Amino acid sequence: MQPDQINNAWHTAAKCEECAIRSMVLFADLTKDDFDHIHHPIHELNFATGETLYNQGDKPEAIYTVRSGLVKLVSYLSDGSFRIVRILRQGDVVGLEALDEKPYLHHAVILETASFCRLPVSDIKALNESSPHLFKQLTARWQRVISDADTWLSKLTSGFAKQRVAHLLLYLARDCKTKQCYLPGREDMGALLAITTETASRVIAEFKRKGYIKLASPHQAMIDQEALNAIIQGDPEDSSVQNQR
Amino acid sequence: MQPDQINNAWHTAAKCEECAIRSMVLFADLTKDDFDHIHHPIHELNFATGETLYNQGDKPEAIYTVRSGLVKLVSYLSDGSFRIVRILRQGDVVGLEALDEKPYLHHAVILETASFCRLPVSDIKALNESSPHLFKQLTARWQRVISDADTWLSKLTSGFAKQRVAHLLLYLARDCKTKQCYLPGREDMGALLAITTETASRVIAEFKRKGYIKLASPHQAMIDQEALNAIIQGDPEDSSVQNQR
DNA sequence: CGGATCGTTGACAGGTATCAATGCTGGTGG
DNA sequence: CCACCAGCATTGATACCTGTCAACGATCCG
Repeated sequence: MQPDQINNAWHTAAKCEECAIRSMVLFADLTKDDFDHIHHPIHELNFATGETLYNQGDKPEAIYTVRSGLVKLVSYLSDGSFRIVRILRQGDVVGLEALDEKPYLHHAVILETASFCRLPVSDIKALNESSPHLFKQLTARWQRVISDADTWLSKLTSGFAKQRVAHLLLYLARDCKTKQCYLPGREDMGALLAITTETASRVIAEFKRKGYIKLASPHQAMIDQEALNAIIQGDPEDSSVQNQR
Repeated sequence: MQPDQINNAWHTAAKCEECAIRSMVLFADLTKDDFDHIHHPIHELNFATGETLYNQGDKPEAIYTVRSGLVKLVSYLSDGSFRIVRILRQGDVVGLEALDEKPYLHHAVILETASFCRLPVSDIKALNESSPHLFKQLTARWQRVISDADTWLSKLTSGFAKQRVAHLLLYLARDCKTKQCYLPGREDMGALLAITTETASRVIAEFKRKGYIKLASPHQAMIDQEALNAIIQGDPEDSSVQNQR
């Protein structure tokens, strides 16, 4: 993890204004005047797979926007098991709870090499006082988190294991033209869907055998959206007897 | 459902200032000046059990704060089944997505006779422009929704049916000194926990037989927190063989 | 090459869904 | 007032999905 610090606030601002994914990020519609209010340099951070952005309970001094890569938010339960409560990607904001001065609620672990912009909480707050632009974006982020959580809850935690996996793959491939998506490890998949590692493995193995998914690389899969949708609808064709719920 | 409209903005403001649960609601730390910016009257609404506050897809013109009662947010899936994604109570905000100009994402149905304050989106926005106070409260609400959703996800959707029910009852009874809580109908319980109506019924029936819960009224139960916690930990004593996960 | 990690597969038990039938309760109309 | 109905809760029998325990294969890396 090598912070790529830019030591000049003005440069930082200029950088934000030129950001390739600016339309997606928190500062999307700030004006040049707004940027003048950012007093600290914006840090750019790069992380490799498996590294940790922050841990649950850490003091929250910044929020992060995902510029690229994939991150999972992990929550440990009292019995030692863990659940993955969210997966974040380009344009998403990580650690929003920092704005509420609450310790981070999860462990944020990198799934695919990722880069972030680090936004100190103090800057966000100051900026919000001076400019109404940020509020709109923050609202949108919060909204997205919540509606994603709802989707998650309603689709990824009910039905048969096959259906959950199908939902997950389609979720991971959403608005991805190539129909290619990140394929989580089996343990993570279990933690995402509330199923066991073995069940996750069995389902993925079956999907592979039937050609519903094809590996592009160890953690990238091409998916057959139609077939997966059929699974979700409870397609009788998939060897087992009629299943629907 | 009988709107109890107050036709004078000033009165409204005075009312908010005197609100018994003001510390819990969105307008918690507005100043008198702030209230002057509210141009529309605040409606107070009362609903009986089973009534609908709004439907999924409705045009979002207001958000609501819960003054009393209990509300469920229901999401229907393509196959006709439904999931309850959240339960809201005093001090919670319903319909936050309205701030983002998105159609309501759920059906909001009253579980226990409830009263709301109706806050037009236009007012919220105007108020936020003129005063920084509201922002802090909004942040807190969003935060709470998200962290509740996480709890939900990690606790209420994994483990055995017994454990999920135990978690749910403790969740419903949280910070309730009397150890009494709302007891959902079995179908709702199923929709909350991703189990079937029959399984929910079996579990509740067993809990009643063992004295873990006692009915105070058809939809109110006294709960034995200790016993329920033991269930969650995978207590072997509960007739079945060792279960833990 | 050997070890570690991860994915796959098998056998089996047990939890839950499913289908079906029977109590229970509150409200309605005769 | 009581019979009756509709909706909800409960319970049983059975099939099957999934968790559990265990073994084996694949891959990566030192």
